Amino acid sequence: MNNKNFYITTPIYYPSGKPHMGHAYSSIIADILARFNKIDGKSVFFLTGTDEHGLKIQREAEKNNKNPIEFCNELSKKFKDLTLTLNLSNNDFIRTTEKRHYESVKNIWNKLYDNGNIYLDKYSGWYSVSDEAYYDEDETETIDGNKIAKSSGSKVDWVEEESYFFRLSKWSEKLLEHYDKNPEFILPPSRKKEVVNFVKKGLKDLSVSRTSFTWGIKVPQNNKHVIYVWLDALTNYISALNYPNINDKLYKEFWPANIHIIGKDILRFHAIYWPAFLMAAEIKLPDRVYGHGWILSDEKKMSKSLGNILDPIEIIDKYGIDQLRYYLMKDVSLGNDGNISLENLTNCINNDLANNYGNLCQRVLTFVEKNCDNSIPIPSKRTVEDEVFNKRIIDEVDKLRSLMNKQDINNYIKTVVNFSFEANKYFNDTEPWSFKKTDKIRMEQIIFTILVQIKNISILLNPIIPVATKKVFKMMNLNPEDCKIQNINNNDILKHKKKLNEKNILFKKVENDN
RNA sequence: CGCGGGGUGGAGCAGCCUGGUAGCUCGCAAGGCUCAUAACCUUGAGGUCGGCGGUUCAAAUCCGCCCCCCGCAACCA
Repeated sequence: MNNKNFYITTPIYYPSGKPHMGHAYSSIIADILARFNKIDGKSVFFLTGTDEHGLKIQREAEKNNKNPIEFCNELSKKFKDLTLTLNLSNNDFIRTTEKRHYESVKNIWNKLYDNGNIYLDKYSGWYSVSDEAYYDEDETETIDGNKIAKSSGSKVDWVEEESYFFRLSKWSEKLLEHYDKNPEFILPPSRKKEVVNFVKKGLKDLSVSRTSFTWGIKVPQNNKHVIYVWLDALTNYISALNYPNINDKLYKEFWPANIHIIGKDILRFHAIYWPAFLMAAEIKLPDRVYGHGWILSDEKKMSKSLGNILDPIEIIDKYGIDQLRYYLMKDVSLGNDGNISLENLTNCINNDLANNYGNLCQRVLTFVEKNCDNSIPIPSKRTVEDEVFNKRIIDEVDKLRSLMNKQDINNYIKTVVNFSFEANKYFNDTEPWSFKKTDKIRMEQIIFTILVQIKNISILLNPIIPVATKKVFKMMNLNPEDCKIQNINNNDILKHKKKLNEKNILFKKVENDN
């Protein structure tokens, strides 16, 4: 692992239902960071995948009269299809039902077992069959002589189950030390506070096996048990790099990961269990875990009963993938929960994409077509105004890079969109149309200057809206390979006198028909 | 006193760590331009920054108390 390489992951998704907006959101964030690092010259490995074991899936499979793996093939495919729908640039798609993952998990299990971090004991508690969940004593109450769970009201029974445990408790201090020494291991800071306070209260050992179902990876020492969720699921992040073969090229180049993108709901597992497992297995820890907020609809979690579901696939069908990507990144503050609505989506598409960036491209390229022989003009003499205008972006590249390295996608977009405003203003103020007859040389200089700006804005927007920016490069007859951060300060990629390709409206406006 | 987040013009948010004329996008009003997707540019109206109190020359920003909303509270992706 060196700073030329960049490894980023999405959560490993549990495909018990169809993919929803939360999955799309996590994946889009990760994709944008992956794409940015790619155009910034890094070698990027971007992983996503599905976590396919467990009781829920076993039951569903039985209900559908399928064997679990057949059933998983179908479920997993929906998530794999989503990577295409979302236009993800992932290098791999891992499934926890794959052989490579089995080997990886068994290896890490054995390591933990052999070095005394896993032991056999009994797991006990108040179990609700209908909730499929254990409850603590204080989460239950007795009504009319029946013991019930407070939260659901369902009947609970005292159940004891043999289980293997991971000695999580003994890692508390080490974890706190790690958080302390690596202040950006958990981001955003508010999430870190939550985790630190939680760990400070002391950790209980973690049950890492089950005997109540069979759909999983068998415990090597005892085939009555299957390895339970987290030790199985989280390990995917190294399985995909061909762990346990630590001399493998992928593993050597990309572990430890630069960042795991996850939702705040699974923060604890990624910020506590995962580093503890890794420390216990003497594997290096990832650099960062970023727990983003939730996407809400009408201030609430989306649910069928509330009827406020915004389905990513439907939205993409109707509005387009770049539109959804841009909207989610622009309108939702990454670390916090964010409300989304169709109304805001259409506003965002119409204003930022259609009227601003889209129309900028349209007005300039049309101008080139009509007044510059449809080819990129030769610049002559730049005025101070031209110079200052172009330089603004060049001067901000370092700042933009550091925003992306902090996962501050909101401010990144804000800054870039501002360049688009400035470009429209420049075009207005310099009035190239007024030179059509009087000073063609000045006119061509203005057009060249703004083409440079469109090129640069498009490079910067490429990670967010890859389809549209690729179109712009095509329309300008630029080599798509040149869509790189380093070319922001390189105008040689704009070949003079080169004819533009056919152009189309980039973003159509949407009627607000809600 | 369990942990954490939030309460800022009509809407959605930033600013709070590192106090000093309250910022952005949308919406609204007026003007300009005409190259462009009735797009673009400029200007303006609109806020006692949840409440009370404290520190300070100065507080949205620091401290204390209170009110309201939302997550988490361990095996649930």
